[in-house]
Amino acid sequence: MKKNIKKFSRSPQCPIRNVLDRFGDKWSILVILVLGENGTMRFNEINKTIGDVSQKMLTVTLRTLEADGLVARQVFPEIPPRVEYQLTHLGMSLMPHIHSLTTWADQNINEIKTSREKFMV
Amino acid sequence: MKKNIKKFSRSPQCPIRNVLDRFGDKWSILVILVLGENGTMRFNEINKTIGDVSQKMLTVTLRTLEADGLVARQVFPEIPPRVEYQLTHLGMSLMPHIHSLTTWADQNINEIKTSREKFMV
DNA sequence: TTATTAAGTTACTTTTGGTAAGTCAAAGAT
DNA sequence: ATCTTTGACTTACCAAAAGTAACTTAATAA
Repeated sequence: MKKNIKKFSRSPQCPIRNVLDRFGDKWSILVILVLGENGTMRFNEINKTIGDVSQKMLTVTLRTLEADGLVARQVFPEIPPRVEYQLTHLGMSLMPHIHSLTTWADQNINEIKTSREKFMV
Repeated sequence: MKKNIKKFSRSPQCPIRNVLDRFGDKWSILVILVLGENGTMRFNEINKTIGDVSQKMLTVTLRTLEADGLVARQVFPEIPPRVEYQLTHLGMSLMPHIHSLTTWADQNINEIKTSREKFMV
């Protein structure tokens, strides 16, 4: 009796890989979370809120999220420049699921930390 | 009137960053998903199921998940060796939340793809 | 005239991940 | 009796992703 294994190979046909590959970077989920919690924000505001993201990677991450239709970018023709970011409808629809992840994180971080310490020995 | 911005700086005190930082690598979420869907699996079985993960990174990812207490590793003293992996109770408790993400992915991949194409122009 | 400001970009360095070959010990093939 | 195969890794080396710090731009303030 052979196991019927569900595959998750990278391919244009696998929606899960399509999305996980995109979020499997260092900053995407966090940027969505920050915009979801705080609403409309300017570039430097996001930067300070996260604290340890580089300007370069914040730019790249926001552009990618914009391309995916998760984040809207509005440029005001002023000097010094002003650029505002916010979640689109699609981006907001992702929030509950990210929230569900962070709630789990809150509840289970202690068990994870304990496990990490034990493992080190 | 000043906005009251929720911060998500990296620090031992922020459980969300603690967990997101760990999953912000290329393979962790996918490996959990694969084990969650298929139950107990051997190393090469996981490797084939994903398809494009390198042996090296699968080893590293599994060790990290083991250290976090999300995955259990059982070695059978045979030759050639046999090593079985499965989610722990903690790992399984994460599954519904990952599932919630992948369901969203399934439902919204078309809108994302459309958006990506438009952005390229 | 010079400094400041916000949102970037660029050149360069470091970290993370991929590739391909090597290891180990027993069982099966030649 | 030696040679190959097997599964789960390591290791040395190479490529890709992310970090760092300096530079850009144009209006306003000092």
